[in-house]
Amino acid sequence: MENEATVSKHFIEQIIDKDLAEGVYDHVQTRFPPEPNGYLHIGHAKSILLNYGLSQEYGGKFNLRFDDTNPTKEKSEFVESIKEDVAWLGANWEDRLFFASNYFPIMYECAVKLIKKGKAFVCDLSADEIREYRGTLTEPGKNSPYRDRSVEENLQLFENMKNGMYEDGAKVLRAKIDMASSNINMRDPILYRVAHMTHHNTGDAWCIYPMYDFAHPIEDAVEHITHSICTLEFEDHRPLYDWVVRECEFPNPPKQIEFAKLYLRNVVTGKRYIKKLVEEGIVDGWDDPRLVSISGLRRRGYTPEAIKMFVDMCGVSKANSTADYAALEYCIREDLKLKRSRVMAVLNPLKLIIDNYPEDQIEYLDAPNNLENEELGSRKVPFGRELYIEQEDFMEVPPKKYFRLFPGNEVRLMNAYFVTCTDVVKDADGNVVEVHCTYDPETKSGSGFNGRKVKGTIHWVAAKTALEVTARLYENIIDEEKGVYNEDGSLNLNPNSLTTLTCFVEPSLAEAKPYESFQFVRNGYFCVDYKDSEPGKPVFNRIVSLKSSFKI
RNA sequence: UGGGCUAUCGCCAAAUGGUAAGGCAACGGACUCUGACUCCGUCAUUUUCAAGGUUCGAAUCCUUGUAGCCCAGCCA
Repeated sequence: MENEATVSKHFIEQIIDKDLAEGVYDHVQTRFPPEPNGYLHIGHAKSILLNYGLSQEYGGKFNLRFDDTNPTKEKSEFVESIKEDVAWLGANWEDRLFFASNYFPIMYECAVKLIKKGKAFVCDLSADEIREYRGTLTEPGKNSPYRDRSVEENLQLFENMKNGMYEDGAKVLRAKIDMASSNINMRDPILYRVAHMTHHNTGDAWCIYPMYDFAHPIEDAVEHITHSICTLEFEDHRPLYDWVVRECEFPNPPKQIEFAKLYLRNVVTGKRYIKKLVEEGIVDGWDDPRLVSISGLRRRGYTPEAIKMFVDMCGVSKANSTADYAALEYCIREDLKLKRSRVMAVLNPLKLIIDNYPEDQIEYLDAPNNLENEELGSRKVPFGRELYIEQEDFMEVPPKKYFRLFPGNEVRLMNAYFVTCTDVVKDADGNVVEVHCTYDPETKSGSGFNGRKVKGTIHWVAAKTALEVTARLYENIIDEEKGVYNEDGSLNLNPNSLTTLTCFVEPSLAEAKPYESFQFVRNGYFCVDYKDSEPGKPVFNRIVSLKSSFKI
């Protein structure tokens, strides 16, 4: 699909090319550095696949590193889910699974080094005072009264901090840069804070924890990361990133490159909103198929290949942008098209009776699994006198250009025979409850019959042998008309985001296993749910519907 | 109105001074044992946020504006 000649390189690749050409680096090493404080979603997939993809493209290495420098927000249960999602997406970190918390000793040494160089000091100001001293966006800050402590005193105080001699918040270690900088991140940023708290990885070994701005460049440097790729909101932090690696005197320091996050139209990615949906039971956990969490997409039936295709399609740039959900849907259809068997499933059944077909006869007809991919072979589908067809495939009074079944019209039953509608049976309210037909044995599929043609082909399931299953049709959980949020800031939920149907499928689907997916002819792609399915009774989630150009 | 970043089709996005790629969406049409798929066609020239300027030539350079996003956590 990728045509090397026409696909141009994005700006990050150009930077890497230049660095390699100029000998700035002799290798490429990237990393995905999540904080284990929640679940990954489609936006993270872009970062994961971008970082991993770049490492592969340049014959380099890719690290998975948990940026766990703040024990107040992190849990080891998130570590496991993140590892699972990253692995599922195909980003292979091999033996390079790291934790920032394992670098705490190195970071401590770096801090000591800065103190000795007179580049860092212990500050006794309270959080509120620090905020006041920092100034505002338009006014410069002013120096902390503790800024000029001696190196010896700072060394002693910092050691005391480490040894637990101070309460949380009593003291911090700060970089000594410039309180008048127009970049607020450079106004003597905090490097270390005191937090008496048990860390998921280091337990109670530490009571001081490094801040992101200090920790991250060190993490990258010790892992010999070359290109530290992050999102746009960190652009203002880059001068500080560079300051840290320079003042800590790391040879061949990494460089930070920023790109725009991936947003999807009418989709909720905000953690606090998703958390609320989960807590209020509006969705079935973080892996609800309506969410664009990696686990939700996986449960819905999305494939890593489709997500990769989508991310590639969106491109990499620095312009804030919002992709259409339709592009994601295109990718999953495109990926599944040749991979999945096409089976017949009737979502909204209507009984069809073939009056001239033998009463108790069941015959097994050949049905190719995928006409465009012979490797998928074929299966036998039972056929009988009584069938279920889709309600929308019959109309008593058809509109113009309706090619399906209506009184007097002949259509093909897919993989079976031509049938002609002869009669209908209605209930007391006038609803059609049975359609009667006659069939022509000459027209059997595969017989080579071409005596006459029909315009329509409809799918069906033999009533006697049909398997009754649950199918869930998912729509976007956000009302697309009104946008993501209401005026009061609450989410704008779509009341029809989930439809549960009892429907009929070919009996062979009783064998379907969790995560196995199929194309239900004309109804879309469906995947067996891993949570709610029981042996022999699969529950299907609709991954995506098929496009249709016919509107009744 | 301090600093940083961004602006090319409805949505993404290329073009690196040489005459506006591509994909999604949309719309026509052909084909079809899925109204799917596939295929073929249309879809930025008083054109690249605006207005000026430089140049034989500008989305690209200069000037002045405009709009949007990010930054004042002891979060990441």
